[in-house]
Amino acid sequence: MIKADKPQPFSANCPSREILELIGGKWSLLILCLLKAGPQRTGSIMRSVQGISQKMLTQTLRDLERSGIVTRKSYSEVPPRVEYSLTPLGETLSVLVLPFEQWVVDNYEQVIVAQARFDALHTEDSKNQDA
Amino acid sequence: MIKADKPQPFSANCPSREILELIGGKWSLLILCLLKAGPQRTGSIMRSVQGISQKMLTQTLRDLERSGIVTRKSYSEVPPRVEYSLTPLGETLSVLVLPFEQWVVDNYEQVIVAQARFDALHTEDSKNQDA
DNA sequence: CTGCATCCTTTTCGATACTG
DNA sequence: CAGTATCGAAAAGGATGCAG
Repeated sequence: MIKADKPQPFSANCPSREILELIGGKWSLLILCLLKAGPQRTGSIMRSVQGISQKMLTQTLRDLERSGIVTRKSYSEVPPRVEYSLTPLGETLSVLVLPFEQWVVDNYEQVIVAQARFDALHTEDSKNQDA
Repeated sequence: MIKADKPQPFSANCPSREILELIGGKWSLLILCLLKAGPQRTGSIMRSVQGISQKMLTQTLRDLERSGIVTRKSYSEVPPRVEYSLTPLGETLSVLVLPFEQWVVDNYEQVIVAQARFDALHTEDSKNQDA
């Protein structure tokens, strides 16, 4: 019989992995933040989230919709109008982002300094003048 | 003169983008959580975080170290021993993860249900039996 | 306007081999 | 044990064209 490793909260099948991928996407959190302000049309989101392509926008929104985070409301009009908004579940998730946003505001500079310092230490130029 | 779009908090040069990439990585948050428990050796982390490769582990740790989130302590021994731990800055970040972890615990099932429901609606098999 | 499919480039990641 | 370098596979992402 196989002696399994002790099960741990970081196992490959841990649910957090999937959620992590869901909100860990490059754009998910950004869109989530944006939708906190209220329903938005596709084009509006695209203009707001600079640098996102239409493909990624649709893909990310679909993913969020699939997971019950956002709702897609399509109006049968011409020209077509589609509005995305947070579901109640999405709202509970979006509020968690607030402290994180604040953390970025509070500590961004510190991170930049740390990065610059690290880069300097690991640059060849600096190893001749350590005194 | 060019009429620029109104500046928004989602601009491409927003600092949150970098931080998002930093902690949005597939493994960053996992390692962050793990280190909350205290300093860990490289091999130990690798065994805990199932599925991570040595390359990704080193890479992620380096990134976190560079940004001042974790500390790398190397003991000059044979065989080599390296321990990683959270910096004070890293600790402030790691506590933000707690509500998120709780959210996953509380809402994971709901997400799964939503996904299953979405998939069912978008599967060809189900469009013949909508009644 | 919105969204999907296709092609193609860039990036990411894992496996392997090797150094200290 | 810890870390780096290299290679090739795989995935992500952007651009374009087309459909509803």
